Amino acid sequence: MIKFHEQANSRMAGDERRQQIIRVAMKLFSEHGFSGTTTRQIAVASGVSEATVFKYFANKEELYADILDHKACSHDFQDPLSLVGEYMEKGDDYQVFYNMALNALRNHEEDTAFMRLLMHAALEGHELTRMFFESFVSSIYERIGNYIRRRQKEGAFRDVDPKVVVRSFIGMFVHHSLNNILWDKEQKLLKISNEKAAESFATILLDGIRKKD
Amino acid sequence: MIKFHEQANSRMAGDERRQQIIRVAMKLFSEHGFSGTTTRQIAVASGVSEATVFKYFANKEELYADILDHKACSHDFQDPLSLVGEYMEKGDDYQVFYNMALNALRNHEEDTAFMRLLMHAALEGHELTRMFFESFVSSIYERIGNYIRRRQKEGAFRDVDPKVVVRSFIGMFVHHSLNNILWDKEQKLLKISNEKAAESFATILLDGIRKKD
DNA sequence: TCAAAAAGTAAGTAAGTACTCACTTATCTT
DNA sequence: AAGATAAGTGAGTACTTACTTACTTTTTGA
Repeated sequence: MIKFHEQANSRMAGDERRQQIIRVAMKLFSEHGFSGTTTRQIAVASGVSEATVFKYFANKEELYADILDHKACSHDFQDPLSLVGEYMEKGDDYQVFYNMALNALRNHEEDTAFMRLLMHAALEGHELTRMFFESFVSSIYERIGNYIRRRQKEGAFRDVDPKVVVRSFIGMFVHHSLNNILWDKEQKLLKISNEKAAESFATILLDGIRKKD
Repeated sequence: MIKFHEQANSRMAGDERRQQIIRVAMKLFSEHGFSGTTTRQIAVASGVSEATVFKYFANKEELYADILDHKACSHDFQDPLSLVGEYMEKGDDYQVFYNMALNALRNHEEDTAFMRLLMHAALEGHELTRMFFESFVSSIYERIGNYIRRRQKEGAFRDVDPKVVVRSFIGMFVHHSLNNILWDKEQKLLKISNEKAAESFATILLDGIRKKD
């Protein structure tokens, strides 16, 4: 096991220390899960005593919840549709789906710790799962679903349940990320750039739902 | 927390008891992970003392490994391509992909405990992940990959990297299962039968990779 | 400058933890 | 019926866990 010290052993302002403990704990929880991480490990890795950890957080559960809240509410994890609005207006299907996938893949790659945290939380049945889902995922289903519905009315896409289309597409890139993060870290099965992956996924999906002439 | 007793408190044959403990522990590990499950819980749920658990398994780690081995090597978890061979020979693309997805979706639904165990093992970095991947997943990539390559040569599919196609398709149904098991158990976002899901996924994928005339 | 507020901790506690040992009880064989 | 064998356990051990208390050290602001 690798010990992980952030420097700055000197006295810190309360807020700073709090944030530092959160950062450290986040890393440890994402690696070992809730019950797999001890308050002792968190203290040591933060360079303080356990007593100090409990000065800032009433108990382990609260620390965990604070991390999840902090993460779920922060804008670290970007809305994958933020860069896609203009393409949706124009009806540029490829750019919509390509950028959605690329954006997501990049986020996942950058923030694997959060991905792992989400998985741990889901397995442990933590409330964050619901929060994250309701505030984040369902909004994507809605907005992309609406886009697909519109394009169907315009005669561009054939008549499939938009929700199934969204699930199919999200499945492609989320599963790809999970492969890279969890199951096939060395990418033995498939090594491919995010750009190429996004391109392939978008192309397959679009050809899969477009009307033929 | 729900207590879970298998009946039969009476004395059992050694093999039987061993199997029973494995079953019980499997359920608990799949729910709470390795470090989230105590040997005490396993003993109580099995209706024996902790000492008995340790009579059958040298330590907790060995019990865990035995479960994983047992599961990974058993044929509980069916090869999703077993029912698909004849369709591959005939070149019936739809039946190949439809049955592959349907078979997988049914397995996942029946054996959510194993799915959860796999996720826990992956997050914990357990060796099972590699075993399962190398013996199970990579064989699917190979066989389906070969099928796609053949159909490309026959001029039926356009020229995409077969591995990317496999990843896209597996992504669709694995992600769908993970949604149902982990993130959206009440299926608020998308409630759909396995048959309908398999049909949609297969159709989208195939139209996505078929050559247009 | 100096007291009050804030940061930090050594040294605990009580309840768990994985795991062991010496022992009892049931079943099987002859 | 009786000894051998196998199933099972009560009561521990040594250690870890989350969390507390009473205390010290540093910083701050009037």
